[in-house]
Amino acid sequence: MSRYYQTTPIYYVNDAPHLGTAYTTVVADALARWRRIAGDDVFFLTGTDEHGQKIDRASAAAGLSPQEMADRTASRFVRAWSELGISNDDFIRTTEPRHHSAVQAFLSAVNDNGYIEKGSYEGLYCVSCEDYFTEGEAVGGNCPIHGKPLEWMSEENYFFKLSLFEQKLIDYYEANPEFVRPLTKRNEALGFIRSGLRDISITRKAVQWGVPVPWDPGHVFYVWYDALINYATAIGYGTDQERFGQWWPAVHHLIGKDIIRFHCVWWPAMCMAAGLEPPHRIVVHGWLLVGGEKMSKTKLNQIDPVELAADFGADAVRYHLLRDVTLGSDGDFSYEGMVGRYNADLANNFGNLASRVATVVDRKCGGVGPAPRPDSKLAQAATSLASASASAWADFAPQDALELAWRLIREANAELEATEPWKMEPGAAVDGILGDALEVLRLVAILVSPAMPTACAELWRRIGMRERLSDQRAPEALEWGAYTAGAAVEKGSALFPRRSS
RNA sequence: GGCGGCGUAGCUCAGUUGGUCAGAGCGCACGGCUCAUAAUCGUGUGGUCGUCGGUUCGAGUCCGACCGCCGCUACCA
Repeated sequence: MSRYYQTTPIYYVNDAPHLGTAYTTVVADALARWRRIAGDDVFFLTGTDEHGQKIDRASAAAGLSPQEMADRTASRFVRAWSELGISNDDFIRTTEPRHHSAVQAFLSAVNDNGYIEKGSYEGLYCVSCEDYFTEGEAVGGNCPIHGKPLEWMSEENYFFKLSLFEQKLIDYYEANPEFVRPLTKRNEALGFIRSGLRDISITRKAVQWGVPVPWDPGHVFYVWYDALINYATAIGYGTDQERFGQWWPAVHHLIGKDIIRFHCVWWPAMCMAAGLEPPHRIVVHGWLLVGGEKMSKTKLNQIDPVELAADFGADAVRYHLLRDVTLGSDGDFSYEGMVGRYNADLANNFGNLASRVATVVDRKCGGVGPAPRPDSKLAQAATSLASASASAWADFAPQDALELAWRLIREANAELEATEPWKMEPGAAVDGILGDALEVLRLVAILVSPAMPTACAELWRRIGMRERLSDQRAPEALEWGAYTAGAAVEKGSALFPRRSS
């Protein structure tokens, strides 16, 4: 059994979850769910990033302590993921004691290895913002927020000697072509590394809301350095090295394209500096756009995933995100697209197939599911499509995995049209046809369950499967013929009621 | 400016190393069916594969130029 450790970024608690963060989390969840089916020992982590100046200020403005503010927002994430059926094994928060311990242990190791040195950070500083800006951000030498002149300031802090890892990173990338996916993002990260790496400051003195530097308590770690280490914390870094060793480096990070540098450059270098293997794989996804634009508070185009799930059902939202966004590319969300996909794929194809099969089984087979035929016309297509779908899941291509499952659904619908069992007298011929159709539903339920766990479990129950869907293991469970005949088939209400709008 | 990517049917997109590669789904049109959630099945519509050259027996598929769009070019998470 191999181990598979799936992570999402930890979400910053300055904002409630929106459809963009939900997209990331749903994709990670589906990937993790597939790996469980594939028989891997899976650990799936998500959580929240709670330190830093922004939280410090926002909480003060709201009349709360930073911790109160973090508690409040973190609970919204927990609830949202619950509503969306996210199967995370742990939820890490960077303000937890275990994380403070891990950060201090991790960076002490980096320090002991000689990769941290004291220096001074210099840059353009806005007194009103109490923050630094790059020259690119400055507008005519003025603060882009306040419009006031920026001052050249310097601050004593600690630097991570990132520059020493330039060649090591290049070597690692070249030795592991699949390290970052898709390829274009890998090239982007590698190009950045090749252009030359500078040391980076990793502590802040002006900010107090963070993890103190163990050897110099007047400083706290810069929030990004603290945040990345969550991936190590959750599997026992610094507290349970044996457990850590079981899961590291079998980690698969799913991230958005906006945080490539932190994950694809800083983080592997940090791991090397701490004496660890770099992460096994980083999968980069694009942005979920609305009307072609990025979701943002100011554009008022943010979509609440909890509301959307309340409207369409969590499974349908998950399906749409996984099916209509090519992992790695930007996707565009629209209400019309959501409805269109729902009706076409879920109500008309999938749900209706389940419905018509159940009805004919009821009329022609006394409501008892018959056995599929080993030599069914559908067997060959089912075997190859199921196999291809499984491969797509394993290859981080949910959109392909689902498309292939739907091809199987279409095959089954077409076969029913061709044979018209509803016109036949009860008997072996009808039994065979419907046994085949039920077998297709069984296979589809497995293949689609990472995307729609609740609906697939319900279908699984309705067709009379006795074992639990969650206990199915690919590839054995995807072999043709495992439908357990003789059980009552239940029609039930529509799995996905068709929508008019 | 530098590096990288993209531009294929109305829409969303597939198209390994050049030779059934001109495709899928949706949409639309026509026909069949009526078991099913007015669902389904079949047939068809539809593209000079961004433009112009080049290499080749043969190019969405390689090379060059050009047009249009986009990403990255570091310490905001």
